[in-house]
Amino acid sequence: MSDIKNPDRLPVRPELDGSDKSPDDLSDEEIREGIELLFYAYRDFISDPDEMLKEYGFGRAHHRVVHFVGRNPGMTVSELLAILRITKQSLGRVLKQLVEQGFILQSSGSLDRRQRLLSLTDKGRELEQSLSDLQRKRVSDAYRLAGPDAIKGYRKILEGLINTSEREEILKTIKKR
Amino acid sequence: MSDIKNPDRLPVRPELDGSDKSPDDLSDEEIREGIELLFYAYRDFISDPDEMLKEYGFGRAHHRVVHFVGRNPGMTVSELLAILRITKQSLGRVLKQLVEQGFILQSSGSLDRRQRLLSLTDKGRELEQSLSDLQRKRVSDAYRLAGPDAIKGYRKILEGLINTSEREEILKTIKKR
DNA sequence: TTTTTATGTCAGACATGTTGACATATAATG
DNA sequence: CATTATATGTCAACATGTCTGACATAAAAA
Repeated sequence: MSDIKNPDRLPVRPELDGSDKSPDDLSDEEIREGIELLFYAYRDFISDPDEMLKEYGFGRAHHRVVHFVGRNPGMTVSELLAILRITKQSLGRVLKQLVEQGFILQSSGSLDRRQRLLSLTDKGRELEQSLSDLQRKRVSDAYRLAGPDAIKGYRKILEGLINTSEREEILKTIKKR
Repeated sequence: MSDIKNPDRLPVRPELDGSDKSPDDLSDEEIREGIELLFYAYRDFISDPDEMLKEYGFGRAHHRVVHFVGRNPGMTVSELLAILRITKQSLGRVLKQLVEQGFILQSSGSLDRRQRLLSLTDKGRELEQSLSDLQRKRVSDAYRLAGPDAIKGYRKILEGLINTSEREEILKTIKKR
């Protein structure tokens, strides 16, 4: 145990490390607040479906799979791997469970029969719906509260946070209409 | 690997489940795009410090601890637990390492001597800085690209995503100036 | 004095991620 | 056709970060 007399108190003062620029420039403080906001928002956002998942014996990985397959019916395993950024072994485990328990359907590609095209069964669609219920409500409420202009800004910034190298491709994948 | 050939597959047709409402109402599609955007943005956002952490033998948990202690010097273990939403056993492991290796300092509270007030050492501050370097650059670039109005919208929506019960308190914690 | 609180610790379990190796079917290429 | 590359699956071992449950200590609060 390092034992040193308590240095500072709770509320804290900022570290002035010389990042404060002219009034309309971006301050380090402003950036850091944006970072923390993202942390808290995401923390609460993903907390919604967790309890429901437990009832199925599933985890967040299952939720992600069900979500993206639901959004992109007919997608290949490779595509899903690229989105999730995990190894095929990791995906394999959850995918196997979801297929065996009848939430996801695999079918051979017609052009390339090595591929396994993924889609939700009716049961899978139900699961996806109920898992995303609270999340959709949360986002919907935040959207309504903040108004259309805020929504635009929110989207713009989030888009800007995505790796530039993949941004365009991802945006194409996101937008369905 | 991220670029697969079959061009007929990727874009994918949406399921028209009759959720499109009047023009200025929030469509289910709009909500779902907001959800995916959050996923991708967060995914890339947290990917930044990962490599650097490996060099220290640390993980994301360490980063979160160093971040929040850096932002809130003198905070108690309880406060940190509430923010991270993990158990004291989970926190215990990473905190122990960070203290033993001289990144974080613990000191007894002066009012309540049961408390262990947490703060960064110089070494810890350095670590925090270099870990958040890329993240701050990422947010900074996105902010600059999108402009001041978008920043306002971004913040408004993220604030709205935080649990209402804790929103006010969290916002107080975030804002240091 | 007794109870509650803040913190720490041990032990065991589970979910999810990793590497590495290898297998199979199919497509693509020389 | 023979060879090579690709898409996928699987086995095994291991790391990390989470959890629950039990128990301990010191100090504050009642």
